[in-house]
Amino acid sequence: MPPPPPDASDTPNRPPRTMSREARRSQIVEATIQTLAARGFARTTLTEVARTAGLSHGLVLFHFDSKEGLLSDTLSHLAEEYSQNWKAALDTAGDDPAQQLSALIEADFSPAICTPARLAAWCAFWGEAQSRPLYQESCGEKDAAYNATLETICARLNDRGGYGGNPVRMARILRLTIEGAWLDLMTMEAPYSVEEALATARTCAAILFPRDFTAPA
Amino acid sequence: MPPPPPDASDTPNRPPRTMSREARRSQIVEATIQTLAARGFARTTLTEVARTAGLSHGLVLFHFDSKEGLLSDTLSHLAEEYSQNWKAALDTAGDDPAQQLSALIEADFSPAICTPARLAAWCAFWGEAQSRPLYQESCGEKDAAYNATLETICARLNDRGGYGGNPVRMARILRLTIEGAWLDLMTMEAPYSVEEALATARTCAAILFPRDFTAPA
Amino acid sequence: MPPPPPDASDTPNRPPRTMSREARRSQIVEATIQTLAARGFARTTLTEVARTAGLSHGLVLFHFDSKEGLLSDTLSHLAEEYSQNWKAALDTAGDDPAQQLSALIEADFSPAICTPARLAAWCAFWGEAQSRPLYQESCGEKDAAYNATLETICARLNDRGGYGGNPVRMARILRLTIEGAWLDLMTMEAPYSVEEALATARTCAAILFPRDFTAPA
Amino acid sequence: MPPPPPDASDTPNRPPRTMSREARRSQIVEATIQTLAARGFARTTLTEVARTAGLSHGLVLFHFDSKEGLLSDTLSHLAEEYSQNWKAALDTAGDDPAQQLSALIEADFSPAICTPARLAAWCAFWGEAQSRPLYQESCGEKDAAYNATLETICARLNDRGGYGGNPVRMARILRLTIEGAWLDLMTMEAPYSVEEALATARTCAAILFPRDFTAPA
DNA sequence: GATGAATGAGCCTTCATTCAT
DNA sequence: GATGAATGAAGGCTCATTCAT
Repeated sequence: MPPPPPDASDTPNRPPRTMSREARRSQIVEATIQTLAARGFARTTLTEVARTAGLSHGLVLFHFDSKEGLLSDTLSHLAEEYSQNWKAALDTAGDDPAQQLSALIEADFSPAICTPARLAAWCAFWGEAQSRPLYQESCGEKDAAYNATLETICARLNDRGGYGGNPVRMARILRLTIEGAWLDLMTMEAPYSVEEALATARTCAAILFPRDFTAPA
Repeated sequence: MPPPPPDASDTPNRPPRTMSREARRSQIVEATIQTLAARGFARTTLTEVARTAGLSHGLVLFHFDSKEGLLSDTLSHLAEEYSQNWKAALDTAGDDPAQQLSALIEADFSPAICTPARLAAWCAFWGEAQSRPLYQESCGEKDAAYNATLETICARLNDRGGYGGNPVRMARILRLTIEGAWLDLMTMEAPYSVEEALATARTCAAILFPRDFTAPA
Repeated sequence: MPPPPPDASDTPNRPPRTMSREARRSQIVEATIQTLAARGFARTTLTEVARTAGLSHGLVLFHFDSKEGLLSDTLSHLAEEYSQNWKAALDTAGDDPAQQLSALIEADFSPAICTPARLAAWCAFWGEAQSRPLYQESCGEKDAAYNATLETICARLNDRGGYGGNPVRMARILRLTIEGAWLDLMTMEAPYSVEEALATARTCAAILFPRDFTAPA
Repeated sequence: MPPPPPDASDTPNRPPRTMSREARRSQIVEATIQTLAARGFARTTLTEVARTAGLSHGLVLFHFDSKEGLLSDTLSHLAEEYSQNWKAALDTAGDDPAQQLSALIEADFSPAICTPARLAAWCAFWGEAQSRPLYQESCGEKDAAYNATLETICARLNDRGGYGGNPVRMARILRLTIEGAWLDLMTMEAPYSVEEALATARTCAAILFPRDFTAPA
């Protein structure tokens, strides 16, 4: 299930007995995400991570020194992945703020990011007070950059479209709708589809900026 | 730690040695909320709950047969409290859907509900919701009732105000904005105030139903 | 299931709220026997004894001071009951050693003594090393008296019948066959009946003293 | 308590830090037998087993997944040891039923089997047999095989020697005398010697089959 | 007498971490 | 690099015992 590590140039089917340092770490981080998703934060153990990765118990700590280090690196990995995803989407959107916002929304629900396992892993980190300083360390800066980008886009749309709202609150409502839809997908008993989540986010954009967006059917 | 001598006149600000069953249970549930808030789900232990309540850990298990039972009852308590709060607000709002929505929003940020400890406790449960049936058991039904109420209000506002949106998505955007603001208050490094959270929710209402609500300054 | 306490002169159906000291103690001892039988020594708890007796937790310790005291008294009760049973049987047997032996054997399998619950309780005490000093205290003397009686009977039968065996070993074989049959009834997966156990003991007597006893069919 | 420095030349009479899986398991099972003997079933704790083995309690559960598993394996070990002992004795006895019976009796009191610790451990398991399926699972089949062997021998002796008894009861009397003697060695205040126990069993054989056995002095 | 709340010692078990191989 | 035995701290839970009512 986990994708092959980025720089693995070995047998594609089975992890070789010795892998490059980075490849092993990626493999273990991926196993950690799977485990967080399957068992939650509280019941994620190193033994389970190792079993999921198909590795021995001791090897995980050989690469990550401590459980806290592993979780921290896993969170950083998720944050980096998320960050690269929306930045890449932004790059392809050109200079038009409407197209930029559209690209951002779509990126947040893209199949690379909006995986059940990744959603669940994010949820696990959010819920755990213990991980809050850890979260700020790994994600604070990146979250701030995302917010700033979103607020800039909203401000530019306001300027251009003559909307009168507070761009900070407009950006916040957009972000909360997107994040909240993620949470819904995790916590509801019979959650709606990713497509419906995306449609909800687009509806939110259409309500905020009616001259630039249209609510989907 | 030994109990005071039998003829000691009880200091009033110290819990008596024996309390009624329900009073003790409430006390312990409250201590559980505090502990969840302070240490998160994963590091919430019976010993810590007992210490917070100023009781022996044995007594916690005397009143709640297991840790799982304690957490389940705590979540039910939170859910019940939340439910009663918005229903009471709704009752005082009369039949006008705009006033009803206003009351619902206000209720969700009222001082009785929107406590740091309670927010954090909810967060802790959300984070584990994926891997444990606990959350759905205690909250699934109540969450559905809240959603249904919100959707009905949105539909009535649509009918009355001539708004064209999908009431399900409008209700969802409102709910996610409210819930998300709660999450922000927990996870941000320097979160905005509860007043700003409330203003954001009201802004959301104003954007959805501009003829019935005005965005706060 | 437990027989009414010996000196209870109250309502026969339900134990009254206050009973005489001895009646309460008997009731609790009987509940202890039932519990030992149902759950074994290791899992016999005061709570379970109290529940079996239909009494509150604390009352058991009010009457017996400690768990050890309760178990000790229970064992003494069993020993006394056993002792009185075979002595009474012996009294009715007259002076003939063959009839005495016959009476002893029959007494050990009589319905008053050879109850499933009582067998299981004896087994529980035998198996528990912890209870060995306790066992000696309660039963050592009585066991010795039983042995002495049995040896005397065997010696008299030898004298009278011209058997050549060692009376100590003959008595021992008889006793072990009886005791062992009890153990069989407890530990075998599909044990034989009490009648077969009795027949086995009589067969043993017939082999030891062929001129005085005949093996049953 | 910290392990000796890495370059310390290992004292030979101290168990090495790492042993083969099977060797460790055997060591722990042996410690369990000692502990059962010393403290009985109810007070046998993993901590005590570990202390007896000179190991950490965590290691016991590393090799046996639970206390129940440890006890079950210990009982199986005892049963297997016992079974192999009498079967080996039987193999060396040739085809003569008298010599076979003699070998069986002797085997049951051989120094390898009739150890104080082993007797006490058996006792502990018997005492709990009632309330746990543990015993039947581990020993039911092996006990049945022993019984069948003994009954066959008795039947062959009857055929050959013209004895008229019921071979099932004769085998039972023999077995109960042997087992009962074991119990005596455990429960009596001043028990007789193993030699006297063996003599008693032989006396029993001599009484059952007087033409093939002679009672010892 | 009787009840049941309350305590705390001690149990089994989990699990992060260390370390010899 | 990699494995897995070994350790020990800490957690949930049971239960004998105490004690206020």
